[in-house]
Amino acid sequence: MAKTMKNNPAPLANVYTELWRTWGPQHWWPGRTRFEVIVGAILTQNTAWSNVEKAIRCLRAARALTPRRLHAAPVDQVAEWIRPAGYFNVKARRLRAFTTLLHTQFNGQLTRLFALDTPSLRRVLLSVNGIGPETADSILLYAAKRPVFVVDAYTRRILARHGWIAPDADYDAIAQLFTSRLPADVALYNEYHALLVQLGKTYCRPKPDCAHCPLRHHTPINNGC
DNA sequence: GACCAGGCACATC
DNA sequence: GATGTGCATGGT
Repeated sequence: MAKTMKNNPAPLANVYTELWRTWGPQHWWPGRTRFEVIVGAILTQNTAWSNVEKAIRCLRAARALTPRRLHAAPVDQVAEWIRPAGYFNVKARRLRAFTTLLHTQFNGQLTRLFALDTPSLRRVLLSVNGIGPETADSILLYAAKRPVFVVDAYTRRILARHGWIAPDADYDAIAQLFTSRLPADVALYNEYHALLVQLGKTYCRPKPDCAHCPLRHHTPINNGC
């Protein structure tokens, strides 16, 4: 708590309304299947989504976008398929780590993995090498449809610049900021996170464009944002 | 040519 | 526990 809230309680419901008024629905997560959402969540780590799309198209062209087929492919081959997404050797191993978990503990079936309750599912996901808090929560929210809030670099940057959190605030504390003030609603968390990314991409890059930010009249602002 | 992107693990201190 | 570093492509 002490490390998250610096100033006022963030009017998070009002912020959401403002973002929704500005951009409307974001239609996240852009994936055809639950497995594709999971693959995208790993591939988008520190990577622009446009590059991830190319990698996913390659996987689809190779007919490798199923747990069984991705697991059966040599890791080096997977790395070649996902090359456009960057960090391809690392991410190929991470995809393999996930499909290995799925096959060794859940008979290769997402349905069995997703039968776990949310805390257990999050623990299992976090036990996979290469799946950290944001990737796990993206999978929970966008693939498993659980009401968990995804905290990414944009979320942290936006909140820090508005003085609602310290720049080094703890991941889970930031997530709790949202979940404690908003109803546990999958559709709401889905749109909110996507809208924060849209806000971040448009106005809250490392070099911000605060003059046109939709929140400029709306919230306390720090650090020149 | 520099900067940035929907992170994470690991080494080092 | 905190901080630094490697991983890599592609758009602006």
